[in-house]
Amino acid sequence: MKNLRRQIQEKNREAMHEHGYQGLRADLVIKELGLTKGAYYHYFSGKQDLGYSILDELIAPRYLGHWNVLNDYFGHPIEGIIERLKALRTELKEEDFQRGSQLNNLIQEMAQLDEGFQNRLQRIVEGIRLAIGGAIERGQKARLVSPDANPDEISLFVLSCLMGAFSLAKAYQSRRSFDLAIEHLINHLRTFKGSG
Amino acid sequence: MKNLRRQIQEKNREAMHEHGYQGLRADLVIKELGLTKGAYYHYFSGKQDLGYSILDELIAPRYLGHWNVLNDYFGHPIEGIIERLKALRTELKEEDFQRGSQLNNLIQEMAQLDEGFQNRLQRIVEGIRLAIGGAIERGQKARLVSPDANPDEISLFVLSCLMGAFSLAKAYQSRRSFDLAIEHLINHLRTFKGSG
DNA sequence: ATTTGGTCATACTAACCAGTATGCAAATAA
DNA sequence: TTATTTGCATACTGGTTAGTATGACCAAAT
Repeated sequence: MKNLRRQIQEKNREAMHEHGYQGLRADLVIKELGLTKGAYYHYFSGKQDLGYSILDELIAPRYLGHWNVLNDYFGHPIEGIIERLKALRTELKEEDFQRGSQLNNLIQEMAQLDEGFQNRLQRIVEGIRLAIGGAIERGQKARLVSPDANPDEISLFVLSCLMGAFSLAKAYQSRRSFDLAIEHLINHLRTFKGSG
Repeated sequence: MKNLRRQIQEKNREAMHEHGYQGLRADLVIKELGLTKGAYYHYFSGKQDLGYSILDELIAPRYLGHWNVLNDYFGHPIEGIIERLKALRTELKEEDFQRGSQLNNLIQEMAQLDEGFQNRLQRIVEGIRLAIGGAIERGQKARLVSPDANPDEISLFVLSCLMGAFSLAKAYQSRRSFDLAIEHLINHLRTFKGSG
């Protein structure tokens, strides 16, 4: 089979989602692919290199891809954000909530332990905030969003609620609390509609 | 020195806050206390037992203690919740935000990996929600809080924002984003004041 | 045809780490 | 006093883990 490097990354990303980075046993994952350490150390210089590459090539594009959809959204920017939140609810299955947000998980586990992780995680967070904040700013220019709403503050708050909702869903091992928290957030977001 | 058991728990709690449960090296922590494995395995049957006891005897009381203050609060219940949020900002130092909320950290790391952890973490979360939800309910009975506010939903939302704020502060390795998110949450909470 | 470089497998190592077995001095009980 | 339990220390074990050293196969280049 081709693209072995990518296969190794994918399988290890899944294992990282399950056990965390520190709990990841890369050589064990390799075996599940029918490979040996030769392949692993051929494509990656070590566990850290593998971890960084998974963040750069798999996780960051996935998160940024989801939120950069806002840049091509033509409806009301607030509704665009709401639509992205709702998309999460339809795309994610029960088990996804039990495992939590991979971004959130890695932040909790690695941000203070490894600078390379912290830089990458912060960059993803800022990318998402830029997408959300940008939508709000465009909404203000089009007089669709209250002018005294602070795009930076709201993007921070939205992401904050979202991550917390993932945390709680994981604590309960159930998506129910996620749905409720997001519902509340959506109602809150609609209060920013109108030109004030 | 006396109370060796508690000392072992305290030092391991700190290490767990720094490296996570999986990253915790209990025997190494013991050495830093000038002890050996004899003491460790005398007081605890193993790493899991130690972890559970830290949750039960140190972490849960700390979190529940903070929020159960609401039960003895005599002012406006919403302001009571806000006061508890502000107390976090004054009590916690920059390094606390860099390490994140220990509750949040453990949820992300352990909730889906160990049922004992999950049960304990969920119980803490529910305890906090009970304290917040109870305050709101009392506020409604005293006609100080809008009657169509759902105590269960709001307690969920508050905790959600709070945990997310910790996550983001950890991602940025800075308390600034925490302060901003909590500020926004406080403003949102005040909208529930009044009997509607 | 020979060399070279890319792609892996096999086998080994050194460190680590949770846990156990044993011992022993001091406190407590009989 | 003697016996027993408590509170640790010391030394060992077995399994795991990240990483290395080496070599074989194959395709492309020379």
